[in-house]
Amino acid sequence: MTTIRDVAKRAGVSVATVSRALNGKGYVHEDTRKLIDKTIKELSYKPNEVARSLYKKKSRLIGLLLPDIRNPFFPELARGVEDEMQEHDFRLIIGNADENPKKEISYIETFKQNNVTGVISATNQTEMKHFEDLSFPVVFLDRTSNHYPSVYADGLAGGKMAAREMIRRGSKRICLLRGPVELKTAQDRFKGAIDELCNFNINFNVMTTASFTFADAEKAAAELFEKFPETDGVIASNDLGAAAILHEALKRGISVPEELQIIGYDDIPLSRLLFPPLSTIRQPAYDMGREAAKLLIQLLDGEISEHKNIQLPVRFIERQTTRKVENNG
Amino acid sequence: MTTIRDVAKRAGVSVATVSRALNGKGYVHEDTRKLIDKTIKELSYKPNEVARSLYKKKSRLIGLLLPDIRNPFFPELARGVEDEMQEHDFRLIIGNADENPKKEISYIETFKQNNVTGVISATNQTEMKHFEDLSFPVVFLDRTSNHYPSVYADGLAGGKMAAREMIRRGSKRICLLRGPVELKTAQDRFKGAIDELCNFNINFNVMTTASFTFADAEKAAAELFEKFPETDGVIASNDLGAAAILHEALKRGISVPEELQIIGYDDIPLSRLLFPPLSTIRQPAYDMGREAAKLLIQLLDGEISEHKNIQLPVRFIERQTTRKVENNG
DNA sequence: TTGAAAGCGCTACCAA
DNA sequence: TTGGTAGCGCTTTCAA
Repeated sequence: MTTIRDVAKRAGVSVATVSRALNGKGYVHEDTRKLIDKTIKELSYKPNEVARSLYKKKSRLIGLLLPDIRNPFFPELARGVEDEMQEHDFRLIIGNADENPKKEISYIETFKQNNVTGVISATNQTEMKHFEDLSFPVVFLDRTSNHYPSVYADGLAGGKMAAREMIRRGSKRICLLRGPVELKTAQDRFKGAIDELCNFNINFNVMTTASFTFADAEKAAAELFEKFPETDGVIASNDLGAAAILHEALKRGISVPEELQIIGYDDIPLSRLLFPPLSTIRQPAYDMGREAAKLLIQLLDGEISEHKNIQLPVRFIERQTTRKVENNG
Repeated sequence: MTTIRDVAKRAGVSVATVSRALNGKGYVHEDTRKLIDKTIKELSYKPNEVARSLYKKKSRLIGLLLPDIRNPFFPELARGVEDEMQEHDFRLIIGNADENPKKEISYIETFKQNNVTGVISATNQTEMKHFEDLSFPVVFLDRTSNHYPSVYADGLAGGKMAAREMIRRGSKRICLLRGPVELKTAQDRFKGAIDELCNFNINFNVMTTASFTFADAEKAAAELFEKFPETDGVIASNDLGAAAILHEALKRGISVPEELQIIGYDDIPLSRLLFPPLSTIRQPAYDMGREAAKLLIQLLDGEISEHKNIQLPVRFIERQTTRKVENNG
């Protein structure tokens, strides 16, 4: 292993000078700098980040906390965060909390112990107190917050949008899939849809799903058709749920979108691979990830003092689980 | 921030003693140990992993290199690794190489610089030389290797199995989706299928997909039906590809499985949500992840000296993109 | 059974 | 413009 001392010795200078050259701060004579650069190349020296981190109490590591890596929405988010961070020379420790507060807390501990420079959290289970008194900034992603900077999509508008498109396309007996009650984002879109449905005096039923996992989605889908067989439109809480509904409908010989319209939420990559391809409310997951990363970096650079919340717009992606309408207004 | 010195001072002992108590090595009087434990609790002291890592040149961090976090197969793998590692008190740095050798190398660098204890790599793009001369053990996952320990599923058998089931169910004009040529695992299953097809003297065509991404899968699907419209059976290189084929077939009004049978590969969670649910060759992704983690831990504990390769079995999951057969033999 | 002290590789202060 | 050195928090000799 090559250390800064090896470089110093070989270049015939002190470690202090090498360090200055390395970090581009403090005076270093042009010639000395060149010599040092050359030596570093020859030795293919790479500074030890652990030693740096010990001294500075900051690493080039960012913690990313995800609620469930198996839900395709989150890898998308992660990619956005990763790409932006990469450009700023930060690396990610991804913690998969698995919707389990214990795991989540243990990851926060890991982040602390490894001197991460900042954390982005997309989890929702944990009490806020675990995020207090941290020595690094935290940005919440896919989650609103009054006390912390956050990046999220406009759930209320998304819910309204889904309801409106459903109504415009003629569904009368609508069923709403309600996501986990503890999930603020899920409840926002749910409320948005209800608002709109009420405005239009449309009847609706509600099915609550316990979680956003594949298994719960399937269960809810089967139940829905038992409980509310007259349903002619489903507004799902996410695309996984919508996929399960679509699956169940086709299995029961219900034609989509003729007899039953379905609108999903998220627009995960698989949605267009379904058949018929899923109409859905698109959340810009990748962009949300990138924005969260940008926000964190601004925080680190001290460019922002207050708690900034960034709300990104959602939009309706018309595919084929909804019927066509002539007029676009 | 509480340090070991704070604990020592408060307990009225030296840092050396606290350290010994902490690590359970060397002599510490029972009473002293109790006192120290109590003090640690009172101060809720947590050792600084960075300082430890600097001295020992080893952290509690494991690097996990993934080729594409958006392909649902890999999060599944990751979960297996994560769960096993968690139980042994290791944490994961997940690097998403994005099928890009540059990124991959940069992550390997990050792993080195952060003193990871070991690395599990599920990537395939990079020349082996980047994995040589590393100061920590590397286990390959979803990839065979002669020179490194590895965990993978039996691709040859999987390919054969897919072909056999296809033949038994009466498809005569089969088209094989061939995954990326540089991917050994993809080629194994491909070869397995061809072997079997040849044994049975069945004709087949081949479509090569450039990558395992959603976009390439869609492109290949569209092309397949243009080039080989007479196809009555598709053996896909993975479930994403199979989903794209299924989608395209239904779009063209081809009935599945009556006119066209499809067999996927992987058994990712979404496969059963498709309609009709996808028949596929299941790779035990989660278990593969766990096995790789176990293998790495054994390596770290010095329990294994040689290069051990673990091959896991695959199996046919009969769902509804294949026709029923009476006899099971 | 305990403690003093060296040192892991680096940065930053201060003096030269 | 450069170098000596203290110190980041920890572990591990070695001596007491």
